Amino acid sequence: MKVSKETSAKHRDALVRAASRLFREKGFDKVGIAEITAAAGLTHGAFYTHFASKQALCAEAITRTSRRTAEAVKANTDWRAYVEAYLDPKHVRDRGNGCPYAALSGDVPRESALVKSAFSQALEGSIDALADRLGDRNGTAARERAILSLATLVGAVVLARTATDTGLRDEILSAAKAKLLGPSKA
Amino acid sequence: MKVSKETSAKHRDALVRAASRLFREKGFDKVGIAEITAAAGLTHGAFYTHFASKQALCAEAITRTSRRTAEAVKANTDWRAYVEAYLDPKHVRDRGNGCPYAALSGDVPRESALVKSAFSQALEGSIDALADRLGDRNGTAARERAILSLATLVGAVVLARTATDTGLRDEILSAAKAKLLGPSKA
DNA sequence: TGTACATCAGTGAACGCGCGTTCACTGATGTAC
DNA sequence: TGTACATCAGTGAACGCGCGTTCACTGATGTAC
Repeated sequence: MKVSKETSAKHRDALVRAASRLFREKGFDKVGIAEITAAAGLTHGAFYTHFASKQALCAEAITRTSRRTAEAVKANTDWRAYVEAYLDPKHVRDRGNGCPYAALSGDVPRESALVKSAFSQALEGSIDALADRLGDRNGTAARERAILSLATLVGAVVLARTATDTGLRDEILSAAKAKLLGPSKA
Repeated sequence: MKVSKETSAKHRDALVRAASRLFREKGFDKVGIAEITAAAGLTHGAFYTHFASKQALCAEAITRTSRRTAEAVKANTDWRAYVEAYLDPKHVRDRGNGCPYAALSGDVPRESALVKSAFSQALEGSIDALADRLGDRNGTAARERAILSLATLVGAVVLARTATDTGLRDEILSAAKAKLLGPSKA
C-alpha cells in the first residue's frame, strides 16, 4: 500500500542507517537486501523503490557514515579522549557502531567504482578535518600527522579485532595509545 | 582417475597456494571452490578429497601464508629495505602476493573460529619474529615497537588501497615511511 | 618379474540454498474538480 | 469542503544464478600373490 511522503522518507533513512550499521558489522557480502529491509521494518520488495541497486545503497551508507565521522572529528575538542575511546576494547567489539574506516577499509577496494569513490572522498574529508583539528603547526606537517594518526588508529583496531586472545588485543591497543598520547599513559 | 601419491600431494599444495593468493586478492567470500580448483588445474569435485570444507582450506591458507611472512621477517637483514618495499605502490597494487595481514585483517573477524584462530596464532608468530628482529633494547619495549610498526604498516597499506587517487595513496605511504624510517626520507 | 585386483584421486552431473532483482498486485495518499 | 480518481510505496511470489557440497562413476595406482 502507498504511504505518505514523510513516512517514505523515514523508511529511506531507516534503510541507510540499518545498512550503515550492518555493513560495518558484517561486511558488504554477508548482509543481504532482506536483512537490511527487515531491520528497517520493511519487506525486501520495497528496497528498489528507494535504491537502484545494493551497490548504490553501499555507496550512500558509506557517504553518510563517513560524513558523520568527519563531523565528529571536527566537533571534538578533546583529542586525548577521542583516541582513548577509539582504542578502547569496546570499540574493537562494537564494530557495527564504530569507525567506518576501521570496519570497511579492507572491503572497499573490492567493491564497485561507485563504492570506492564514495569511500575515498569521505576519507579525504576526514583527513582534512583531522588535519584542521591537529593543525597547531604548519599545514603540510599537520596533514602528515593526521594521516599517520589515522593509519595507526585504523591499523591498531583492525589488528586488535583479529586477536582471539584479549591479552594480545589489549597489548596492541596499549601500544598505539602510548604512541599517540605519549608514554605517560603507557 | 586415480593419481600417484606424489601428484596428489602436488595438487594439494597447488590448491593451498592458489587459495592463499586468491583469498588475499579478492577476500574469502568472493572466491569460490571452482575458481580455486581451476587455478590449481583441477575440477571442483576434487576439492573434498583434500579438504573437509572451504573454511578448512581458509585456515590452512592463512597458516601457510603467515608462516612464510614470519619467516621472511626473521630472515630479513635490512629493515629499511623491508619497510620501503612494504610501503611501495607495487605492494598496494599487488594484494594477492602481498602481506596477509594487510590483505585479510578486515575479513578474518567475520570468519569461523578455525580461521580466526589460525590467523591470530600466525599474527603472534610474526610479532615475535619482528620483535626479535627489532630487539636491540629490552624485550618488552622491542615487542611494543614491533606491534606499533606492524599497526602503522598495515594501517597505511589498508588505507592506501582504498584511495582512488594516486596522490592520496602516495601521501599515505610517504607519511608512514617518514615515521618508520626517520624524517630523512620524508 | 608378471598378473589380478582393491584402492582411491579426480570427474562431472546434480542437490539445496540464499542471493539480488523483477513484477503484478494492493490500497492509502494526495490531487483535480 | 466533498468526491472521484490517478499515483505510487510497499507486498510477496517468482526469476535466474552461483554458491558449497555430495555422489555415482572412472580408471590409473600400487599392492598381494
